Amino acid sequence: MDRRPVSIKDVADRAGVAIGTVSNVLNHPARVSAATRERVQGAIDELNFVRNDAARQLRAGQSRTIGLIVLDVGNPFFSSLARAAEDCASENGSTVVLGDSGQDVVREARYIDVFEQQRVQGMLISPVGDVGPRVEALRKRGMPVVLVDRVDPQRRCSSVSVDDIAGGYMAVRHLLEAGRRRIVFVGTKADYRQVADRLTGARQAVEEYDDAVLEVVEADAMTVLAGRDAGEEIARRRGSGLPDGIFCANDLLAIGVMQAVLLIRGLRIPEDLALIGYDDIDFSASTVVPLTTVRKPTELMGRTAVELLLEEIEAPASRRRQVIFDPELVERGSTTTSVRAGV
Amino acid sequence: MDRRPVSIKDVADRAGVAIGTVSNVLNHPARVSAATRERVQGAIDELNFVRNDAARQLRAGQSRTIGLIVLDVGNPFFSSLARAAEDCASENGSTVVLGDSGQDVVREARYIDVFEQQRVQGMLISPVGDVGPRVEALRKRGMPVVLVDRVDPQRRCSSVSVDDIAGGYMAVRHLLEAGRRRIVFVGTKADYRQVADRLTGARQAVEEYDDAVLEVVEADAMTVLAGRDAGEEIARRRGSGLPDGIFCANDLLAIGVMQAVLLIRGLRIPEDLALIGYDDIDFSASTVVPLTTVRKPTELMGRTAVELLLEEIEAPASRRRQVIFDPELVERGSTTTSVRAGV
DNA sequence: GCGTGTCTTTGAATCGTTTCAGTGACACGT
DNA sequence: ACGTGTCACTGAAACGATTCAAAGACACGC
Repeated sequence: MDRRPVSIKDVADRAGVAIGTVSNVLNHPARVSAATRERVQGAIDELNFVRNDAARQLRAGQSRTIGLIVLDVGNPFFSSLARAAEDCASENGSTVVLGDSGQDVVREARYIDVFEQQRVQGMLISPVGDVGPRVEALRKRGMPVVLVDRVDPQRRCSSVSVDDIAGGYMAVRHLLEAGRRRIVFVGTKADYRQVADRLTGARQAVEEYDDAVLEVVEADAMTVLAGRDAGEEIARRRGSGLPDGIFCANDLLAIGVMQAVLLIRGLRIPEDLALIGYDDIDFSASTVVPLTTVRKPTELMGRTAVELLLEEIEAPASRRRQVIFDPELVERGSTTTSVRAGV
Repeated sequence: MDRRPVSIKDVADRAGVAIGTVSNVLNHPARVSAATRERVQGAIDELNFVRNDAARQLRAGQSRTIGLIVLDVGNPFFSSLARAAEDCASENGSTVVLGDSGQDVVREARYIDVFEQQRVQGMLISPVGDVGPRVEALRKRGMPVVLVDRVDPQRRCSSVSVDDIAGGYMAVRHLLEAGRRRIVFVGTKADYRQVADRLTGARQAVEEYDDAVLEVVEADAMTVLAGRDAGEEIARRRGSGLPDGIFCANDLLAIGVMQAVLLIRGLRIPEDLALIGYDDIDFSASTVVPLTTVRKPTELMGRTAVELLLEEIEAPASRRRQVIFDPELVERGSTTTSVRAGV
């Protein structure tokens, strides 16, 4: 019904005080006497006053908002990272607004522009492709930026990321400790750095055991279907050609491999063949044999990203930090018969 | 390096014009001569001027931003709806900012407050629990609101939603047309309206066939595990107790049923047993036998929601509209041997 | 009665933009 | 030469909040 929104002046008139007093009630209640405070609060309630953030921000010169740009909100990694970031920000009196670039440089650029015009306190960006020029331009204008899931090669801004070499090492080490020696790594041609890192880690683990061998089976894509193709080929093997442990570069591949191995040849998992994936997607706990996998510490990454950003906002001259987390092993039934807890 | 951000005044000084002229270059380029326009543009580029959205908004009284609050960004339904909404909004010169309530009333309230303080043009809300009071308060202050995936019982605001009764009908009708007559519906006790609606639709379809029967099997939850339990019970049946078609209230249940049916008894899908789910989650195309399912027209819903909102923004007095979409059937291998296209 | 200090309240300046009435400049027709 | 119109540009008001110096009220001690 109200045609134009209620301003602080309307509240002041209603309560019979100066606008400065209303502002004090909102921002420094202690400075105002109890009687006045109540009267002003009453006027605010009666009029349904909602503070105009644009005006506040204009005057204050800074907002209480953090921009977060992710590659894909549909990806559980990013959605739970976003949630953790929101929690951490709200504990610090800020709000996170989310932009989904959908791996599209144009959309990414649009969100960066919008956030900059909105004068967000800072941005958390999981960048598409080349980070360099765009982020540098932002930094030149004094906008704090923290990279997520990617490191700035030039160390110009702080970042949080995961050590995939360590992850690959953990996965294969786990297979080896379970007594497996004929290990297969299933992954795409190492076009992604992440796949390459996981393989590197796998190699390091195998080298620690004299009697262990690692074979690489190439998949066409990082999908269930590609995993099933790879799995079928492997499942058909006889004798010593058949591995006793498989490490897949992600969970989708592992699920495909599991489907093939169980159905084509009726092998038992983990007795005949131990299987481990990577990422811990939602579905991995619900496969026929629950999938052991390696998980990024998502919540921790989200919180840390916000903390690094707030640090930089408060002390713009402080040194940039590259925080690299180790992933964690999630043991389920596909590698061990006795699992601690099935989720 | 720059300590305080560049303002329109700095640009004006640099270009040797009045600030009004700079504003015209930005907002009404046609009013400015080509020579001046270039000079101003040059100054903008040299100084890296970025427009202050707070000041613009304060003066203009309205932003170019739409707030979208979803129950769970991790849910593919919402993430693709969000993407469609963003696309539609950007075609109309607006930007969508996303808030994730995580099914939490407190977080939902916080986002509503933040968005209202930011004076967004309007909000799209997929509400947690009771819509009434909160939305009514918003509307009283003149804030346009469109509900997503839920109808306002009092028809106070526009909404986009899906007809789950029609969806349930389509699913079972599809089974019946494939010659199945002993149908089982797997779902939770009808606490969710959505589950109840799907069952209602299923009943309607069965009633059209004299020789068809519908049995309801209750699951403990809408999860893969609960589906597996239900599936095991069903798979152990002999003779006429064994259905030839199963409709699950969502895809997770269907996946669990599939796991049980294939492994426990080694039944063939779809020959012995046709199976259909609901939602078309990502994984449904990658199950051992690709899952036939029912999908909400997500993109259409996102675009329509934005259109309804823009309509209301432009004509606040216009009539509210409840748009209800029919879902669509996605045929895959779990119901028919010859599938058009396997995704 | 007067200076001092504390507590509350006031009112004006300010942030960076948009908008709009007004000022020149210049061309054109009469 | 003069009115009329068009076009490009100017300068100040306005948006709604925060902030801060200053004023007012009051009590207290001397």
